[in-house]
Order: sequence, then C-alpha cells, then structure tokens
Amino acid sequence: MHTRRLVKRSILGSRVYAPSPTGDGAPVTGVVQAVKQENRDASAAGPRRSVYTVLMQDGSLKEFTEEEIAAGSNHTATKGPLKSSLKQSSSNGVSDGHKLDGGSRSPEAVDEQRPVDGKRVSRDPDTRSVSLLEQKRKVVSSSIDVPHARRSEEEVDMDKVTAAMVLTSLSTSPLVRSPPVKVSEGLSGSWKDNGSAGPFTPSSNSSSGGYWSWSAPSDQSNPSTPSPPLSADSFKPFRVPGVGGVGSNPTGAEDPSLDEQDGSSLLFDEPIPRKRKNSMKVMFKCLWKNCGKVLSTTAGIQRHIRTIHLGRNCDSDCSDGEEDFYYTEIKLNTDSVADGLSSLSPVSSSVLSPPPPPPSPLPPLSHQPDSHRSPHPSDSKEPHASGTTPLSRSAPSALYLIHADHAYQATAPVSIPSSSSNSSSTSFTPSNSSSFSISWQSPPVTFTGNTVSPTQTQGFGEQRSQTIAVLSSPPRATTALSRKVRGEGKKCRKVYGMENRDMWCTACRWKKACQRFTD
DNA sequence: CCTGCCGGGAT
DNA sequence: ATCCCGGCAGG
Repeated sequence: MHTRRLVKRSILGSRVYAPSPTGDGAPVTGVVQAVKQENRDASAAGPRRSVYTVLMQDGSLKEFTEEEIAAGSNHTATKGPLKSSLKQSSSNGVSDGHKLDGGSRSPEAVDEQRPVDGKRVSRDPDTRSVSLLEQKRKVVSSSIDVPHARRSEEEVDMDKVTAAMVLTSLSTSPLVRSPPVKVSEGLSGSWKDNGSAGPFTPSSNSSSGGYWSWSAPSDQSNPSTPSPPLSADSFKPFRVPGVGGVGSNPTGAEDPSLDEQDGSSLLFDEPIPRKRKNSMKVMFKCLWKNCGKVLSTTAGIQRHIRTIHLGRNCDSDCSDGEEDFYYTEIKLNTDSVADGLSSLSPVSSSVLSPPPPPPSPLPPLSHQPDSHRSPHPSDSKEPHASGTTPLSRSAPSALYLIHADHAYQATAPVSIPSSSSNSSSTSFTPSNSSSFSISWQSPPVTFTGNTVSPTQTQGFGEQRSQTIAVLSSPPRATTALSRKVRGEGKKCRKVYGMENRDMWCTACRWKKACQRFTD
C-alpha cells in the first residue's frame, strides 16, 4: 500500500543483508549507517545508484551498492531488502521496521538497532523495552507537534540515547522491583483518566474486600513493558476534569497546586518536558465500615457511597453532600505504590527496604526524585512540622498519605510500612527509633520506621521529609504546633452558611476544627 | 473586620 | 460524652 512511500524514506538504521566481506558467500547483516547518491546529477529518468555505508556485525563499516545488498538477501520480496526492511529514520518508521522484522526475519533480527551510537546494544530485556518505549514515544510526539521530518538524525538518536539512559536507570533503580506499574507515571495518569471517564466505574461490589480495587488498564499495554511516559502536556488535561468536574470537592483547591508544580525536567537534557514528576497519586477511599473501596475520583467515590451505602439512586444533583463524610482522600506515592500495595503490613518493612548498597553515596540520579510536592501551605496539614524535620529520619519509601478529610469517620488504624534508605536533614540525630505511634487528627496512625544511615541526599530526602512531615506530627514538636494552622479551604460555615447550621459537621458546630473540609 | 478553632465551661 | 462559647490568632 504505502510501499512507494516507504522507498522514499531514509533507510538509515535499517538492517540489511549484505554479502559477506570475506567473500564466503554467507550473507551477513548490518545496519545502514549512511547513504549517498552516486550520481547526483541523475535526471528524473535515470535510476540513481545509492551507496550504503553499512555497519557490519563485527563492527566494521562497509560500503555496498544497492544491488549488492539486495543480492545478499534471499528472502525478501522482489523489490529488494531495502524496501522491505526499511526503517524510516524518524518517528513512526521505527515501529514499522519493528513489525516487519518480527514478521519475517530471524529472531535476532528483531532486536532493534541503535544506528548512531555505533555500538549495538546487546539484546537484553532492558534494551528491548527501551526500544519499545522509544517507539511509542516517537509515535506520540509525532502525533502532536514535533515536526519529525525535519529532525536530524543526530537529534533523533540523542533522544533515543537519553531515553535509553533514563529507562535503564529506571529499571535498575532499587525501587523498581515489583510490578512494572510503578515505573510509569503515565500509567498512573491513566488511572486518573479511567477513573473519570473510562471503564473504571465504581462497581457495586467491593469484592476485593480490601483496599485497592482499581482495575488498572494494563491489559492494553504489555505488562512486562514499561509504558511510555506521557508527556506533561498530554498528561495534564487528564487530571483536571477528573477532579475539577466535581463541584465542591475538597481537593479542588489542591490539585491546581499540584499542577502548578512544574516538573522541571530532570531527565538530563530531554528536549521535551516529558514526564511529570508528580509521583503523588490521589485516591479516594470509602470509609464505610468493611468497605474500604478505593476510587480515583471524587465523583466515583461519591457515587459509590451514594448508591451503595446511602442507598440513593438519584444522580449527583440530588446529593446533599453527605457522601463527603464517608470517604477520605489518600495520597499515594506512586514511586512506591506497588510496595505499598504488595505489603500493607508493617512487618515487611525490612524486606522492603531498598537494596542499594551503602557504599554508594548517591543513588541512581535518574531515579526521579519525586520532588514536586509543594511547600504550599494549603497543601500540607502541618506546616510547622514541615519546617522542623525531626521525623525525617524515618522517611518511608512506601509512602501513602492519608489526607483525612473526614478523619473522624476513619475506622482502622493505618499503618505505614516504612523503609528508608536515606534521609536528608542534618538537624536530627540518628537514633534507632523503630516504631512509634502518633495521633494526628483522630485516627491513630501507627508508624513503623527503619532508621538507616543518615546519608544526605539532597532533593530526595528533602522531599521525603516534607512528605512525612505532612503525615505526622512528632510528639515532641507539640509546642510548635500548639495551634493548628488556619485552614484555607471552605468550611462548613462558609459552605452551608449560618442558616444551615445543622448541616455543618459537628466540629464546626462546636467551633472546633472542621473535619469535613480539611485542607 | 471575618473566620477558624483552641481552651475550657456547662450540662 | 456532648454541646456550647469566649477569645485568640491568621488573614
């Protein structure tokens, strides 16, 4: 169908068969590195001869004419190998090439070539997935605005290289040991997406009986392959409708701030701000007894509560806001979501603790420091604590935060398995604290932490400490947080007005700290 | 000023 | 325990 067009494309990077340089007749494979026209003055009539510089398997460079290469192959169609194995140099061509390879060539031909860095990367799984990732990414970017046709080969390959580096380091980073889900934030993005619009509807059965009953859309992406990171711009819109759509939901004020957090691109010199570093995922958990359903949108959880627990069938428009009482907001650190999921029990904290050997002072840099958590006052529950970091030593890596909107409804104690590899602040003295209990708002939170060496890692630990500060208030800091900081968000009084005082939460009625609209 | 909410009193 | 409110403090 498009064969004609394919021919026109550059074949750089294509795998071709060529006559063996030793002349023994056995065809060898190589990768086209360059092509030049032999007779540049060729008129439209005359066939032009091209000379291809091919990187052979043994690393040597050879030049072949088109005919030579064609002759070297005996299992391609009439038009010659170049045409069938063409890999268009940029963007979508990559996937095309891959498809073809997979179809007709020997298994080893499947592994992708990286044309410019010259050396072939061996076919280890990582490399493979890197290729896939690149491919997908290319597709994405080409479908957006990148004028792919104009990109030079070097640019393209720089992208590949950087992507490879990023992915490689991701896949080797200590945290990435369990499900591949957490590697990709893109996926977390799609949770959101699905939550608001997709198949991810709050079903009536809370069969899982447990906490995490989302259905990840992993069926469409190869589970063993990290899905491509969505570019920040494509990711952003997903969040907004999910949360913003619901009128007076408690997170309304918060998510914007998250969005503001510009992922100042730390992916080396990535040209595009590729991936929001936002590793915080907000979920909403039903607090109804024995339910514990977790959904990703307020709308979803509200509907769940309304229909399942409150037994109302009407739509959200006849809601009186009562659902708000029965769910809470949970922040998940998607970096470690899987850890948190796989082991909610504190027991395994030691098992969980990341393997990175102490000797290496700095962790793989590319492992995204999930900074981005804003110091925005409205975002943190205990700003005092965020200033003082007495707790930072026990910064958990498997970290999920209870945002506790309606804490007084909370039921079970929440235990946070913690395994920390580093901590930031110099202000504390490393002690051997292992477990303590803190009471913050109403629900008791049991926190078990492992103290590890106080190696300082800037961005990382800082962020962690901040996050943990949000989570808990250390017993000793009581003087500092004598008074809870004034809430920014709407409170019952504002929302319902004096005339509807009976709709306020009890705390508000009693002039206590509002428990419905915490912020 | 308004508003959130702590401390403490009344029941 | 529940309810209420004076008064402080942040905005």
